[in-house]
Amino acid sequence: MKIYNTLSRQKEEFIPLKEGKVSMYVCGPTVYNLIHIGNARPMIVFDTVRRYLEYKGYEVNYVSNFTDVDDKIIKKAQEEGISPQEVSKRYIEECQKDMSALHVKEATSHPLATEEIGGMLEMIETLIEKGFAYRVEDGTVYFRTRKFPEYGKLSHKNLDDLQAGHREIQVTGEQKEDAFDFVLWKPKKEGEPYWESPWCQGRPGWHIECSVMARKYLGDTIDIHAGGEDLIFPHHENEIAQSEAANGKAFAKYWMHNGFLNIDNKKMSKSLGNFFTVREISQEYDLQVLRFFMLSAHYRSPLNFSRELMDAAFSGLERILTAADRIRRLMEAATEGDMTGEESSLLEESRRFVQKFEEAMEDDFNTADGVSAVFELVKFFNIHTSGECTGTFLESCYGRLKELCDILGIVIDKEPEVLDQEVEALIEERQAARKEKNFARADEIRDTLLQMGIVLEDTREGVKWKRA
RNA sequence: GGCGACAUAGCCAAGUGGUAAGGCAUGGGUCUGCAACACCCUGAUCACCAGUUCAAAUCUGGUUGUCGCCUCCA
Repeated sequence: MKIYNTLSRQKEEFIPLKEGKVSMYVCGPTVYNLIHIGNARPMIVFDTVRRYLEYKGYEVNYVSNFTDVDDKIIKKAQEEGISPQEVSKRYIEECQKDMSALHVKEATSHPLATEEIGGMLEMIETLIEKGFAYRVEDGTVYFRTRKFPEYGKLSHKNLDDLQAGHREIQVTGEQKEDAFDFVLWKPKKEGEPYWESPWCQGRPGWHIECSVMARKYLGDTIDIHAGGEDLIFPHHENEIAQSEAANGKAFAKYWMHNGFLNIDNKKMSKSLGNFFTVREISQEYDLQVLRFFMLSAHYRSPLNFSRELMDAAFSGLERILTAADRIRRLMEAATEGDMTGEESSLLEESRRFVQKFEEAMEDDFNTADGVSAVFELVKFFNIHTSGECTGTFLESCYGRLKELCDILGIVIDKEPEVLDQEVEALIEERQAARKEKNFARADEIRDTLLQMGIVLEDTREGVKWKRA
């Protein structure tokens, strides 16, 4: 299995630190609002990575945090006249609802920054002792960036270039020793939440939380650290500096970063007014469509979002779900007994699509190719399954399709739904009308049902219905 | 200014040396009372120029264009 490592800028063979186990840390959202569809991309992408690793038999320890102390949260709290904790609690709950609708598996641990302050104080203390950090007069503690010689190894920048190139970078932090030093701990302002520390009453800087949580839940060195590509610099660069300076060990073996989600080929931002929350999208589409849409491109490519593309994704997903539904119905009416020789060779033949799927995923999680393998499998089953097939064969087909869809986080099972008696009666009446070739009445009933949100389809195997 | 990515059919998107997967949409057909589903058929020489090679979308150089990071940000 190959993974593109941002650190080396190339695909590397994946070798876990401990055989059969994978430790993975994915930077989670700051919970000051509903998550937007850009937030959803890393969640979906890395959840899929996790699912594939689990499919391959790895035991995955998946940690993803919630940043629940931050300027934006404090601002929101002040606007609403409530406490920051109320803000973060509310949006963590809302975020979890969205994630669940996106079929993102729950993390093994999803720590909160505010519950890890002790660990942060400890790490900052260590950094100060080792000379990697210093306190200035107002109580702020900074990381001494130039003391860490490898600074820039992830983002492939060097400090002198940065300094020469960027004109505004030096504006902040008058008390810093160097423009690139970043905050580990900062003093509270009036009315802000704070914690006691040896340096001042205050709160942690943004970067330190991830270093601390990753170490606590996964150890000094982890297999995979992931997040959006915008986090490469400075966030992940700073994490590396903190963790490696404090622990004296490599922080993460593989760094994975997803590309951005754009709207009309432009970065999504509030100022451009092209900003969508996941919740908004959920009012128009099953969020599984959003997931499927995102997996139709490679995770490192930028991905454009639009209504047209969502509609296309919807149609494509329908094709898969329709095929699954069909096999399920065939299963209900199928004959008992062992599968025939012909069936078992068909099943054998279908393995090549599973193989194509796996090869795609092994190559840096090429879900776009993986999805195409699923489509090919769907076509194969559409052609080769019928009412003549044995139940054993159909079940195997269904299982094969389900297994691949599960890796993508696409749910093809449908909970059996019972129609109310009125609808049931109408369907029967329509069937009777059709038998008598009273098609006017049959169509009338179909229209009536459509208005009730029930779509009918007459298939070779009988009448099928689904919710509109 | 520094660093980086990308450019494949109407749209989305794989493919990194051997003559272009898959999906959506379009058009034609089979099936069907009709519709829907499904199936069959239908389309690109890969931004442009030059080069390397028996052979390039795939390597090299250049041109043009788009985008991202360098500032809170998935």
